[in-house]
Amino acid sequence: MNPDLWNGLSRRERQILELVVARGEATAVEITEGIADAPSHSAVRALIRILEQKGRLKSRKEGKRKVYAPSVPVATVKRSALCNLLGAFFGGSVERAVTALIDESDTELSDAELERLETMIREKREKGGRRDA
Amino acid sequence: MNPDLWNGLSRRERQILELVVARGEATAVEITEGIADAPSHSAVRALIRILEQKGRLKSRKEGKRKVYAPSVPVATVKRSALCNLLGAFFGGSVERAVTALIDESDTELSDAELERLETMIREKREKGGRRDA
DNA sequence: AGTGAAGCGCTAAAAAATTAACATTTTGAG
DNA sequence: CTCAAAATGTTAATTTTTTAGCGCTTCACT
Repeated sequence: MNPDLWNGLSRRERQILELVVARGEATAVEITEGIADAPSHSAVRALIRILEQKGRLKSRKEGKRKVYAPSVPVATVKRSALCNLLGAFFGGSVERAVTALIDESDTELSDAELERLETMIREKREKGGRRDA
Repeated sequence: MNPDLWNGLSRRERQILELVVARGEATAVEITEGIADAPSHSAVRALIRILEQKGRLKSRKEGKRKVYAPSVPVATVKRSALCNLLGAFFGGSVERAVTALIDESDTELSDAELERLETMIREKREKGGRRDA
């Protein structure tokens, strides 16, 4: 039901797609410069082309160069990645994952953030979650 | 500061470590059987050995066979994986990630779960988060 | 149009990952 | 003790990934 949109990619492929997803869109040069331990520019372009062939990136021409963007909706990719992690590490439990995120995160959350989260959850609950345990 | 405990692995390596992390520990046979599209048993064992060499799996002998377990604390691996995802998809924001998890998850959360989360966050907040935005 | 810079796609070689076959060790039963 | 079964370790070949080099196209400027 959930085709693996993330683990099906090779290391470099993921690295590149990750960057494009994070930025929303990017040119080949931006991608090369954005990757920490990037190989040659032409290697990066080769990967980009592979991702296009796999239907994971689309491109539009803008003047001389091409701008690449995820061809699968970002929200879908995110959900897929989250679900994978959930299955792998948290027994599929959203609760446990959220707990881990908030509790053991590197960066402490600010009061304001915690408050917004609290509100968000309360509203969600009042609007009606599942009734069963 | 956060050595990449997850993306540094190849596809199969991840697949195997994932399973071991999920179960806590597993024998070679269990791993082979647990992987959906598994290759030959001997291929799996080769991967296991690589993971041992990389210091990602440790083993103890139990009777005739060996039982493998993650050699890096599971909590650490989880945090590393979460941080990667955070950086890639949520601009490093825990808040956004939590929101996505709760909001757009495949499985609706139960009332009880939402309540527990709410309480957890409130306590965290009262104990004192950051003061700055 | 001519020219140079910047960009792209293609291809083939190099490196890494994946695989299966084979050899070795360990265990337990008779 | 000896043997067979089950498990592990090793190695070499195959496949996939990663890489750089090369030639063609496009654009901007004169």
